[in-house]
Amino acid sequence: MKRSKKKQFHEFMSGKGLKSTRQRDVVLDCFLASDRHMSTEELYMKVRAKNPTIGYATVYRTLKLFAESGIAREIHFGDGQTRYEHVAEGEHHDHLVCTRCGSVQEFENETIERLQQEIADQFGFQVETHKLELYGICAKCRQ
Amino acid sequence: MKRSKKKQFHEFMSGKGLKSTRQRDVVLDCFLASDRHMSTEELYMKVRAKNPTIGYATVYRTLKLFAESGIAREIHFGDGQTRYEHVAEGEHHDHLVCTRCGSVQEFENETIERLQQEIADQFGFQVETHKLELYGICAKCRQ
DNA sequence: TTTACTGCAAAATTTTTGCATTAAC
DNA sequence: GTTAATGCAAAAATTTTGCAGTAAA
Repeated sequence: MKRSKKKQFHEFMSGKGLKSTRQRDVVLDCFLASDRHMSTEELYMKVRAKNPTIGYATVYRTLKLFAESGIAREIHFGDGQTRYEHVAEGEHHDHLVCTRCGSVQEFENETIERLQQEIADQFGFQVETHKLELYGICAKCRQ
Repeated sequence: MKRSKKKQFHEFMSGKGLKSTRQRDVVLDCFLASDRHMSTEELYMKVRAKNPTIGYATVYRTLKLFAESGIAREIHFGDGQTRYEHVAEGEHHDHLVCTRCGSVQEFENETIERLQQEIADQFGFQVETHKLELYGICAKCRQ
């Protein structure tokens, strides 16, 4: 699982004639070891803990590469922080975002995915990705 | 339609002991006259066209009031621009966002709404709002 | 006349960029 | 050896804030 994303990223890099570096490996390890929805700042903190000489710019640039390579996707939960989430090929999940404690629960639903496709077809629209987020109060916060 | 949002906003303002000002009315008029998904900058430009002395800070502050009063909602399409869309009470719509030309088509689907509710119930989650966006290529861009 | 609002400029955030140096290939 | 990547600091870009003056209520 982790191995394959690492491989996917390295293949993307060499395919593009880009270089694998110590810094990028540290960022990749931190990203893969992380919770699925980490803000750029949180990731930067983890990276610094492993190697304090790595700069913010490198983290930003590396995350963009992750997105290009397909192992990550940028997401916004509306709190002003850009986050990146893991992408597993062929899989898509949506989110229940608690507006009280900030926790994020993922879910998948085939029927919704199919309905989305139908709607898009009605409009002659070709879907590339989608985003479905439900905001509210999670079970824990409701007691 | 427009009258009622104006009324809704003014009632919210007086209810909170806040003041109606010339500037806020200009921003409100520009917002109501606008396309449904206007970025803060686009709105600021329209406001300036009507009254060049109005500052950016006033537009930002006024948009936040619109959101609080319930006539507008902040949305992010992932292009780094904060946008505000009109909110009609009781109604919710989702979006087909063209990643090529940037156009946004709205849609509504009862079945999806119901499924979302069911999923939330399964998790003991109490939904307040939701966001569903399909990204891809619109009919026009596909020819 | 009291209280909130405005406009400006400064500050705070978040992200990007230029460039000399360093490290992969 | 070439070419790309790094780290820093500066620059952009976006949003917020402090404050003295102004305008609603």
